[in-house]
Amino acid sequence: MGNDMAEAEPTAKRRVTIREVAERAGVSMATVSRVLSGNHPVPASTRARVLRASRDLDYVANAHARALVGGGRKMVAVVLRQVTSPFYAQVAEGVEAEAASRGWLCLVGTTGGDPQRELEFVQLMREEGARLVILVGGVVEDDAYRERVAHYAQALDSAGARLVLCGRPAPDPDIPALVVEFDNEAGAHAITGHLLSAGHRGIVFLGGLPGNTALDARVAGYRAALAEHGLPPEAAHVVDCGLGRAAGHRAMTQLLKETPDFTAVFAGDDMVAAGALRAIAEAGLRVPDDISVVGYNDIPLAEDFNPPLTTVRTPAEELGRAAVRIALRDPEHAAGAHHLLGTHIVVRDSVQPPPQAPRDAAPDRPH
Amino acid sequence: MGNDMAEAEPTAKRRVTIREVAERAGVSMATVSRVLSGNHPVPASTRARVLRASRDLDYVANAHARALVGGGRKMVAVVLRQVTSPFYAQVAEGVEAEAASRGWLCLVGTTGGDPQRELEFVQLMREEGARLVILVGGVVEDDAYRERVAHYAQALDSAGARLVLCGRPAPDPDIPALVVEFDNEAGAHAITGHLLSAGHRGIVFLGGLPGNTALDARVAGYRAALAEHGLPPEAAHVVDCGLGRAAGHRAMTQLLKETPDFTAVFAGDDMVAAGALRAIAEAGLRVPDDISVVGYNDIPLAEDFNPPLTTVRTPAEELGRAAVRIALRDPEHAAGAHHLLGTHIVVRDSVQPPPQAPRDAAPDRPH
DNA sequence: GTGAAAGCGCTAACAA
DNA sequence: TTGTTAGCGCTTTCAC
Repeated sequence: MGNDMAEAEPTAKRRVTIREVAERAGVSMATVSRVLSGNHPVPASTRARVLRASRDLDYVANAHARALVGGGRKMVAVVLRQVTSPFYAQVAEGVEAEAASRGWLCLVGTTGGDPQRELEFVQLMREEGARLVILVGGVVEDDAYRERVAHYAQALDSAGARLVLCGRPAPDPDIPALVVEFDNEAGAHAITGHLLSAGHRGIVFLGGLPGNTALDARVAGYRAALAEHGLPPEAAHVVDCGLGRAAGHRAMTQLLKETPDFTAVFAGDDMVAAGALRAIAEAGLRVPDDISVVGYNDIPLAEDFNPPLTTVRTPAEELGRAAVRIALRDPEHAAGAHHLLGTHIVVRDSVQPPPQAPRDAAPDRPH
Repeated sequence: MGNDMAEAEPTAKRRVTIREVAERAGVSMATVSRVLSGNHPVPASTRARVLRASRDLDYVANAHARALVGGGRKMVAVVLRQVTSPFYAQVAEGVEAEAASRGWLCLVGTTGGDPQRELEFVQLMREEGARLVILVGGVVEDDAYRERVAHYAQALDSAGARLVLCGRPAPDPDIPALVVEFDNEAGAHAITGHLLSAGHRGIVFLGGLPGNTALDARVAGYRAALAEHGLPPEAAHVVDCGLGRAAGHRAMTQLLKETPDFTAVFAGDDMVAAGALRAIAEAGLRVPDDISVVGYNDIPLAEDFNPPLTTVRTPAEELGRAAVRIALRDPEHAAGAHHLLGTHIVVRDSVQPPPQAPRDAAPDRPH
């Protein structure tokens, strides 16, 4: 059916352009552009011919040429440490969903936690003309960070783009960046309270990462809750092992060997909790009978841990959605704004009152 | 230091162009282009001045303009159902890593399993000039699918781009597409054999998805293993509940109520296994004492299930890396090629010989 | 070594 | 209603 294209010389790896469509339809390029954009009145008959030609040739517009003259495609970029982290993946999904629902293209980049790659990616997004750049995840807030972010913000802003900091602080309230994050301190406070209410007094925080804003806030919430229950500052025991399943496993193994005087663990996030749970099981101890464990984030599989994990639910997808929604809703007003999203505890089976008798420091592992 | 920029008129939301850099450096645009591209000899003194100006102005090239005249940025696009699936996320991470290591930009798009969105995304990638498009994940192979993919392949190819099918079949070996996938049948065969060797004879496959190529292959491997052990075809019991944790939970709950005559479950993937494990626990039964369970994919958290899951390891990240490596390695030769990646069993604690006495159909749930 | 000029594919005035 | 024209920001001959 009408594929006289076969006669045409082999278009050796060249995209078909608007000019070819115009020729085939017997109209000018401008007319083709008009029917394709659909923002200009064109009689149905011409319109049909153009559409027909475009379809026959399987024409797709060159987005770059279009971007050059028009404003460019509406594009949002999310930058994460890694997509394989369940929490980050959910945030990305939220951004993607909200962006897609508005007809925006979403690009996700990963840095592996390397500031250099982050910088390169932001640079890339500037080149590509992203209108919205969302940086996700806690960071250590040092001078280098502050300088970097100030630069991003200024550069993006002067190009008419917007910067959103998701779960990380703005170095300065005057900077043209929007921050959206969870109330880490409140969440940590609440879950620590949950442990305290169950009767625990020896609670260790596993997964500190000094300088990291998200973790520092959780530690602060933890300390505050301890203090409120009348415990002395020394009651706080923070293990700075960082995040990740492996770190949690390693630190917990060590802790069990060296420090017998605790009955509960507050893991910095659910992945740390997973590692801790595993280490406890390997040591022949049971959760929650011997030790109670709580996590943070409520990743989708937290319910499948052994035992199902009591944790703090941080609606990650909503965080992503909120980031783009707020940034797009009120562009001018958004700059410099700070939005705190709430969290709540999800009670499952990993917490119980502490056992009566203290356990041995390093019990024999059943074989 | 040297920020006489402050004197310049406010560049009201306009990106700085190469012309401004040229003016500031007192050279022509061509010269700026040359030093920035670095592919043309330029005296060190001029070079320094240009670099200086470029830095002062915080210039970044307009990628669209560049793409228009040059070949455009090397960009690979991965298309997945969703990033929050641990398996897909790992594949994406592999693609991203391999692409980044070669200086390619990686864009990930999600479809939610909707062919329409898939089509739109591929179209978008054509517009953006992606040089490599990777479609990931099994599909139901119907006529619509075959037609769609044939179209993608032809369109991409005629624009000089490449199409990779990851874990899904090429509708026709002559099509200019590369397929890279795991040997699902072999993996399923092996793990079914593992269950059979443990003494199980009543093994149900949970998570069939008729028409889906990946699942069909696993079912085929399952049936083949059964047959090899001398079991009649009726011994196969496939529950077509589809994938996902929720589906697995629902189907398993139902199965426990209605069908008491099985001792092991082969879940279509680890998420289904998670749901099944949960359902079994809710029914007051124990794994592996009462029922053995195996999964598929070995997602990172499979080890943290209750009990740790015996499953088939499909190196997802390697799948992603292989896809780009193969596609980029031997462009001409790659078209039409079919690469099968191997898998292996990971033995953990969810399999044990079947119990002696048959269990009740629907034991009382402990409350 | 460096500048002038052409043109990538497209859209948006401006004419007709 | 439709065509002609002038760029968008950049790279790349081709002269000088």
